[in-house]
Amino acid sequence: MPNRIGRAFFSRSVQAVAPDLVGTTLLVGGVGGLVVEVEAYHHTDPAAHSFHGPTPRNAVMFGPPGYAYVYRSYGIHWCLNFVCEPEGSAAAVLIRALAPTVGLTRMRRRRGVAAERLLCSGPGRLCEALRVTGALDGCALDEPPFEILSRAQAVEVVAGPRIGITKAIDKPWRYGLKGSPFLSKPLPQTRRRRA
DNA sequence: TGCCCGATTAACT
DNA sequence: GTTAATCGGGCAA
Repeated sequence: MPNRIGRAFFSRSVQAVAPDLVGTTLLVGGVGGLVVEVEAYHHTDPAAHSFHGPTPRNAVMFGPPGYAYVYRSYGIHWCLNFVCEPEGSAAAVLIRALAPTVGLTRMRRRRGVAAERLLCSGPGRLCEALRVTGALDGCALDEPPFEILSRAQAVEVVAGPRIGITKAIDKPWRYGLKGSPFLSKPLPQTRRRRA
């Protein structure tokens, strides 16, 4: 049986935590699914929000690991991150996609779409489906409404370049569940050959 | 103070 | 392939 993941899990480097998160189950208020895609960010990384130092928005990133950093993207969507490493590293893992398993009806209602593939395949979509908003910024990941369960079985993780950024695009810090149809975009190893 | 841009998505052409 | 929706931060003036 999967166990609930504790706060200590997050006090390692983002490069270690991010691939380990693939295959775990994320629930918010009892709704969610299997984590299939994440990205790692660190304050030494020009693409990270914490790169230019603390601000009111990214303050949680500079705090202790094991907490949620939620921010608004493009003024419209919410994005969910898990703060990692010892306090002050300002490192976090962006949750980019889930394979929905629990609460499908609620997710469809919140998202306004029926297709399972479109419920949680993308950072903004997953937050809408799980009802993650700025209200959860700074909340502990080992307390309600969050629930993160360890892998039920071994998984194959694939790494590739991150998505939607313009800086440090060469860093292969995106991790995904190999072959999952719920990835927001295919990873290099799973991409189909172009015609 | 004002202007530009971004870890996005969906609805266009 | 392009564009609008629209918020917070960085940077120039």
